[in-house]
Amino acid sequence: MARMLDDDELRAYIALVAAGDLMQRSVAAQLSEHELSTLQFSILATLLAHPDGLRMRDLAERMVISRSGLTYQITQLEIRGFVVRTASTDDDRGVEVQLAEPGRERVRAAFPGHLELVRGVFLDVVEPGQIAPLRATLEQVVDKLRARPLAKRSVGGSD
Amino acid sequence: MARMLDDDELRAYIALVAAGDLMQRSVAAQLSEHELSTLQFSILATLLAHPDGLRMRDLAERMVISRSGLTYQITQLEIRGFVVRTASTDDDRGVEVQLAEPGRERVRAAFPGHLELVRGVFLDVVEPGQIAPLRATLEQVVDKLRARPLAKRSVGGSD
DNA sequence: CCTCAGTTATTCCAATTTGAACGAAATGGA
DNA sequence: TCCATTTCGTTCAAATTGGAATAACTGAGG
Repeated sequence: MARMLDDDELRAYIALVAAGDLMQRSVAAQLSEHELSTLQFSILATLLAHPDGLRMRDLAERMVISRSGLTYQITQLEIRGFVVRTASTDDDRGVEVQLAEPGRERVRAAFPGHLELVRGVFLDVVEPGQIAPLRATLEQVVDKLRARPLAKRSVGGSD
Repeated sequence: MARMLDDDELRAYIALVAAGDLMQRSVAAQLSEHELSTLQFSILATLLAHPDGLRMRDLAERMVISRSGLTYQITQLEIRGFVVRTASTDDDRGVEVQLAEPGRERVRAAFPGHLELVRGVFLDVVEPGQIAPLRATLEQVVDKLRARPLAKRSVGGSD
């Protein structure tokens, strides 16, 4: 089990992790000009697409972060007036989060530069014809990773 | 400036970030079985390839983390007996880090599972013939990102 | 030898993030 | 209805991370 990786394989793996990491950092640097972290930008952008608001639970799931982590971020965003918390109408435990006007303005202000960066470092680098196959490949990897219970090995665990 | 992204482009970008992030998390989960973070694993693996040890400064640069962050991690690893700090011979300010035997054993124990995971979620998912072009594309993106001064835009800065 | 700028590693502090624990509320079965 | 189980959002403690400040050291010139 676990044959050694050949050079292409190893480099492909390293490049994938590095590309994701560097992309993340570049985006973070760009968004910092608007005083937003990548997570905050994702939250605001998601809320922008959901004018009716989202439950904390659903938002945490979409962002793939813990609920406590979301509580922290929403608190920060609320302090800055970017979002508003509202009690759920049907479920008294629930909390709905909505984008407030300042938050809408902020995310709109950040979007153009964000797109420009993504285009400059990624889309314009890849041959136009390569985008679709690349996307397909990456999505396969994502699906595969999502299917995994995060590398938990209940079977045959040689723990 | 900043035309809108079409569907393939947007999905490719999202998939890249998601793939990198999920890969990172999966690797983290797998390595946690050996009580190592991905950063710690990278540090130990790097030291494994440098039997003579490395300067703190050089190691921080390779890991692409701050020096204070490296100080913290090396302290943790030293407490656990995985690495050893030694004063530089030529520069009294310098500190060399070397892999200790327990660290060597630990990283060796973690490697097979690591390779297996990478193979399972990434390399075996991608068509064999797609590996090389994928690697090439990703490396182009990495190069492009590395060349950037982290998205600093001195021009037009309305700060 | 002394001074001054530059470098190195560390310490300190603020910001994030997660998991566990918690209180409140919903849900299902007897 | 009553009680056990789940779910929801928050609070708390612990770990990690980067940036600023700091102490020690190097090298070049006086």
